Amino acid sequence: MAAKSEQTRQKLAEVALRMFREIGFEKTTMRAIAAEAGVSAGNAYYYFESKDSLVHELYVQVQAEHAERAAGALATTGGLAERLKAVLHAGLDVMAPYHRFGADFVATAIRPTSPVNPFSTASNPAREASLEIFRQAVDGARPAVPKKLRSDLPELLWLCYMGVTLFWVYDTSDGQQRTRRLVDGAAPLIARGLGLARVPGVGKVLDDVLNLSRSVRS
Amino acid sequence: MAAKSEQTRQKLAEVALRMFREIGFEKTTMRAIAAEAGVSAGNAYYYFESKDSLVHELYVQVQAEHAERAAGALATTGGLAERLKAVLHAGLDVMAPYHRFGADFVATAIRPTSPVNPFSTASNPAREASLEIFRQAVDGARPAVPKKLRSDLPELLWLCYMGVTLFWVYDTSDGQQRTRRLVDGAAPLIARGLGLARVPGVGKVLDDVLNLSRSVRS
DNA sequence: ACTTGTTCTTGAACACGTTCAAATTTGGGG
DNA sequence: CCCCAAATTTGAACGTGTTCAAGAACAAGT
Repeated sequence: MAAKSEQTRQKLAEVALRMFREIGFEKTTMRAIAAEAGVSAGNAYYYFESKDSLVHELYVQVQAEHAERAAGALATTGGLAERLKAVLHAGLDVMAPYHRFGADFVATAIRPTSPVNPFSTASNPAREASLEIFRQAVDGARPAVPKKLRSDLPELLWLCYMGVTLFWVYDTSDGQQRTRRLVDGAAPLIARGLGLARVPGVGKVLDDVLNLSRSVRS
Repeated sequence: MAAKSEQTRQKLAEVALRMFREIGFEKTTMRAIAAEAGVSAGNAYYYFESKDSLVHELYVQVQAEHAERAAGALATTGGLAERLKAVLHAGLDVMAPYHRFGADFVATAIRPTSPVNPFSTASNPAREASLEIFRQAVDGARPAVPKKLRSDLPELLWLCYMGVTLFWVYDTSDGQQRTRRLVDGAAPLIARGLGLARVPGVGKVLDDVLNLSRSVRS
């Protein structure tokens, strides 16, 4: 079976992710991963082109689990605030075991040249999956969000999610409860804020914000 | 004179900063810095405890120059939008020579354990100086900003500045003109948006936003 | 069974950031 | 001028991520 090779690859990924969780990024050396997986250090590079690639593996797995959990949570709630809370909390739940690793993860991910960078082509599928979660959260919301916002909102919320993640990385409170409170507080505020889009003066400013955000992305 | 030692220290910092600018972070090895400064590699560690410390040196210098330039630009403008633009553009001007180095800088700075981290105690003076710029920009604005915002706004604008910096790091357009356009577009929008604070419905939401932002910072 | 081409694996090597004991230089006090 | 303690400097060493030439295991055709 050709599965022998795939087995080694998975063993490496599994060992790496466990060590990231348990002893952190720096203490998890390539040599240690290889040893624990029962292969030579050089061999690990046959399967993963760099240590960062192993972090990418983690990123992909976390995104996948986030999508799964979020979908479940979205099935039962209707209001935008509740849907947003569900999605964000699901993300935090999935990341929780990796909190001690978070800072190194972000430091790696923020490099434009890294495969882990959420804007890199290597991360395209993972980012697309993540964006899709927010599209569902917005599209399925009752009452519906104002029309003119519907197309841009998912991407903006995804950006908020990146911001929340950043906040979470720095959050040293017990079980990152500060981040939980931030989510609980911010989600209804965002939902209420969107309702203001129909207030005449606000609508004008909002249009300009959306235009700017579009022009800046292109 | 005791300046001999200080001279070596400055030579190292000067060489390091120049190399960061000219050949980037990774190619600037500690051995190369030391060689160029005419000392041994080990000796560089007598003056700087790590390569990151040299990045911190850069951060401090950039902040200082930003403060200086911003103060000059603020002397001549009154409207909040213009003042904000002046401050942000001044920041971009100062950082410009280091753009190629930006990604590595941010990756270093984002680690909570790094001396370069803007929230670290080592960065306290630099951050305080930076915050002071935004305080001046807000306090001296005519027409004045709504009272209830005046105390929180500087910190929030400083956060925006961090965001702009992040955007700038990723901005590969010629001379980072996209970031320039973002600043030109966002500054008047923020100023206009603040005017909405007096609209009844908006004020309520805004109060909650401020409360949340306060509770989350404590 | 033997050959051949591919896939997988190894172990030694490299450059890097960093550490440290030892050597050297420096600056005062006798 | 000499000596000593402190400040400075060195060069070798360590562990890291990564590379690579060489070898081992494997699959398939004859």
